[in-house]
Formats: sequence, structure tokens, C-alpha cells
Amino acid sequence: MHMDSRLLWGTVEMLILEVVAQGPTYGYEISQTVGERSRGYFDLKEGSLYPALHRMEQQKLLTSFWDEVDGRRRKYYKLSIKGQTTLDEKKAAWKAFSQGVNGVLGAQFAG
Amino acid sequence: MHMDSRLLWGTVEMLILEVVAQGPTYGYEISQTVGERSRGYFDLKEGSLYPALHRMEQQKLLTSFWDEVDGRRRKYYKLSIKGQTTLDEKKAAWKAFSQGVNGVLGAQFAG
DNA sequence: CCCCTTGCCTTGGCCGTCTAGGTATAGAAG
DNA sequence: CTTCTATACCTAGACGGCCAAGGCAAGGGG
Repeated sequence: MHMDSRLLWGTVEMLILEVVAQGPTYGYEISQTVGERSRGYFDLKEGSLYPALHRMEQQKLLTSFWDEVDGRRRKYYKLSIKGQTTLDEKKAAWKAFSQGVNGVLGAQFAG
Repeated sequence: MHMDSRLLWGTVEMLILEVVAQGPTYGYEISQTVGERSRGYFDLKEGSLYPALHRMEQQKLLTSFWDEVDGRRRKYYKLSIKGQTTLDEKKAAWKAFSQGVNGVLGAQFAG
């Protein structure tokens, strides 16, 4: 099949990339933002979040730098060019996937 | 989190249930139907399809009977009441999930 | 006879997610 | 002072659905 079969698992990465695309942010805040923007639907677990961040940094989709605010160390992430490209691809893949599902369901799930 | 975290993996089961809900059908045909209705996007692999069918039959979401057409043995599946309920739940979960994703993306992906 | 299509099945690996745990600081509550 | 919560990072190991790749069998066209 022409779809990325790992798309389903990869949704988390897309969500993280999307949030980071809005501007430099860090793990804890990403988790909060994803929760808020999905109206509480998503609750990114640390066991998914941090491994994903590390994975994506290794793949050079993200770059990172440490900062300290109010005595708290934060690891900030920034989107790379490659990360932006990947995000665009993942969004296109998500669109195709959801259209595929809705096609089978014969439904119109308009956001 | 309140969502079924296995929802992403479970999409395949929802698609199968939806097709079977249209009337008794068998594995090979389900695979074809899903492919057609998603405009070629999905191509259900046998390694996903048959285990899923067996799983769902064991969970009593589906009942089955063998039939022979043109010398070909086919294992037909029928949706049970429980299967219909599960399908409804999965569709609702899918709607919530896709709305959650689209909420984070800030997009309107109207099928 | 060979190959493609139809039609069913299973084994074993992959790998993202989650559970559950750890570390550490700041501030509020007791 | 101690305890609890929120903030903030991390990891090891289990889990389990998906897929690649294989097997079996029958029909029909070349």
C-alpha cells in the first residue's frame, strides 16, 4: 500500500511537530498544549513523549537547547527545516488517511 | 487518558466491522471492498485481516459460516448485536480522535 | 504445464505506546 | 520541618497490532 503503515502510531510525532512549529517549546509544555488544543482528548504520556522527542532530535527534525527559568531546567526544542518538511508530509498523510477512513465509513466527519 | 489508546491500531477492526455491517461477506471480499471504498488507499494485508477476523469472532463481534461458490470455500462473517454496538462505539471514538487531531492541527479536514 | 486469481491460514519480527519507576527543584499546606 | 503538589526531565520493560513472508488449495487462461 502506498500509505505509511506506521502513520497511526506516528500521529503523536505529528502532533508534537505541529506544536513545536508554533515556536520553541519544551516537553512538559508540549504535553499541556496538545491536551488543551484537543480539548482534553489527548494526554501525552511521558513514556511516549520523551522517546518521541529524542527520536526526532536524532533524526534531526528537531534541535534542542537547555534553558533555566525560575530554577527549573527545561530542554527547549526547535523545528528544523527537515522537521517542517516532515510535518508537512505527515499532515498530508493524515489527511489522506482520514479521508480513506471516512470513505470506508461513508461518513462526513467535518472537524 | 480517557481515550482508548489502542484506537489507532484498532482502525482496521472498525473498517472490517463497517464492511460486514453492510451484509454477510468474507475475508477476501472485505479486503477488496475496503480498498475500493477508500479509493485504493487501504490495502488490507492478510496478516492483519485474518487475525483481526479471528479476534473479533472470538470476541463474538462476528459470527461465521462456511459456504462454497464455484468450488471455492469462503468463510462468511455476519455482524452480531455486540458487533454493531462495538462498531458504533468505534465510530464515535474515531470521530473524537480525528477531531482531537484536527484540533491540534488547527485544521478543517472535511472528508 | 505454468501462472494468475481467488481464498484461507500462520509464524516471527518490528516498534511505538504505556506502565511504572526514578531524579530533582519550588512553593504551598500541614 | 515535613509532606504534598506541580513542574520538569528521563528510562526499562512489557504489550500487542501490523506486516512481510511463507504455506495450502482450486479454478481458468495462455
